[in-house]
This record gives sequence, C-alpha cells and structure tokens, in this order.
Amino acid sequence: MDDLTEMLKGTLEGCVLQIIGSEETYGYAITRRLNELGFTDVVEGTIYTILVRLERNGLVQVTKRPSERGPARKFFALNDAGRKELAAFWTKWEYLSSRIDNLKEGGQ
Amino acid sequence: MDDLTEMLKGTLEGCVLQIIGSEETYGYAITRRLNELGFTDVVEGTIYTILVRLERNGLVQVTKRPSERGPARKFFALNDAGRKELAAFWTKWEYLSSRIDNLKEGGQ
DNA sequence: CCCACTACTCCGTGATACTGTGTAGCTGTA
DNA sequence: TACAGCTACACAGTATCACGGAGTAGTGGG
Repeated sequence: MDDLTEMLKGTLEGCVLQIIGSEETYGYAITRRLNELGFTDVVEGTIYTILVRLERNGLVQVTKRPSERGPARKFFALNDAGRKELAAFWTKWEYLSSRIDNLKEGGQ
Repeated sequence: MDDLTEMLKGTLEGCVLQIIGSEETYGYAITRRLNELGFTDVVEGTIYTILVRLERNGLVQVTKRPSERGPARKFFALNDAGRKELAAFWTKWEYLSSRIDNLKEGGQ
C-alpha cells in the first residue's frame, strides 16, 4: 500500500494507545506489531516520538526493565488518563469513519 | 464532536474529491455540504486551500461562472487524473479503516 | 446606507508522521 | 578478537496538512 502517512495522522497515536492498552509493552515491539498488523511502513522513529508524547501528556506509566537480548527496554502501560484518551479516540474514530463511509455510499 | 482536525488529515481532501466527483460544484457549496454531512467544524479557508491544491496537482477542471446571488463562482469538476486519484483514495481508506477496525476488535 | 449573506484569496500557525543519523547492548561466527 | 547483525532507544530536522484570521467583493433587504 502506497503512502498512508497523511491518513495516519491522528489515528496512529490511537493505535499505539490500543496496543499498549491490551498489554504492557515497549517501543521496538510496538513497531513490529504494527508492521504485522498491516502498517508496514511504520518505523521505530515514528513510534518513539509518539511514546515520548504520550509520556509527556501523562497518559502512560513507564518502567525500565533489562532485556535478555540487547539493551534495556522501556515498558509502557496505560494509566487512567490513558484509558480515557483511548476511549475518546475510538469515539472519534467511529464518528469519523461512519461519516466517511456514508459519504462514499450515495453521499447522503 | 470535539477536535477532529488531525484525524481529517489525508481524508478531507478525499471527501472533497468525492463531492466534486458526484457533481460539478464550487467551494462555498462544498463547505456547506460537508457541514451538513457531519463535518461540522470544517470552514471555508480549509476547503479553498484544498481546492487550490487539487488545481495545482491537475486533478480538476475549473470553470468560472457568474452567480445570481453574490460574486462569481469557481466550479470544479474531476478530470481523468482526478477520478484516478479518487479511486486511489477509496482504496487507501478501505485498507486503513479495515486494519484499524480489526485492531480494535481483539487486535488480530 | 449599513448589514448580512455569498464567494474567494492569502498568510501564518500548530500538530503530526517521517527521515536520517547516532548510540549502545548483546550474540554468533570466522 | 574482530566484525556483522539484531535489538533498543534518542534526537534534530523536514514536509504536509487542516485551521485561523483577516481582507476583498458582489448582491439584496430593512
């Protein structure tokens, strides 16, 4: 799929929130997971900037833990504010995608 | 619905293409139509910048026509390149929205 | 005559995803 | 031991896009 970057704006952060919300995980793994899920062109640099933003906005709890393989990992988990933000994201997504889908079907 | 601006990036242009594709129309009317369709916060300034972009990218044919009420209108219609772009937009939208929807349902 | 509505233009702003580069730890192999 | 390759994170700069605000005009009604 060719360039999705513009379309991802505003949604990629929500996707990261969703992944973190389903299990405590870290940047490198999140990137791999997104790639598996079809977001093939998403790279680490993008995810790390999102993670920094989430931390700065107080949506996640961060824990540094050593890895068996390679350098230490920074694990991210949602806190209450993060869970609220995730719910708000899905509300917005439902709203937007329904409007766009019905614009496609007949334009009514 | 609160701030959708980031989520609209990359999709709003496609919505405008769709509207122009269904009938030849002009900026002011496109804005009103989008407002009716639930994109309540979209303002004229935004639409006009998109229209300029579409013209610059050679996706539309432009015709200036007098109005019975107020200043002249610039009517926009899709050309072949525009119809191709519109089709590509919907392909991307289907791709992206399906990935996001199934990320929401269980994450598989 | 001013106000409201229609209709377009332009400049600047802020947010976001991306690119590229650098650093660093660990493992396997030649 | 030397080096490649994977894991893992950080950071500075760039491009694109939707938006805000102000300005310019044309038309018609109170």
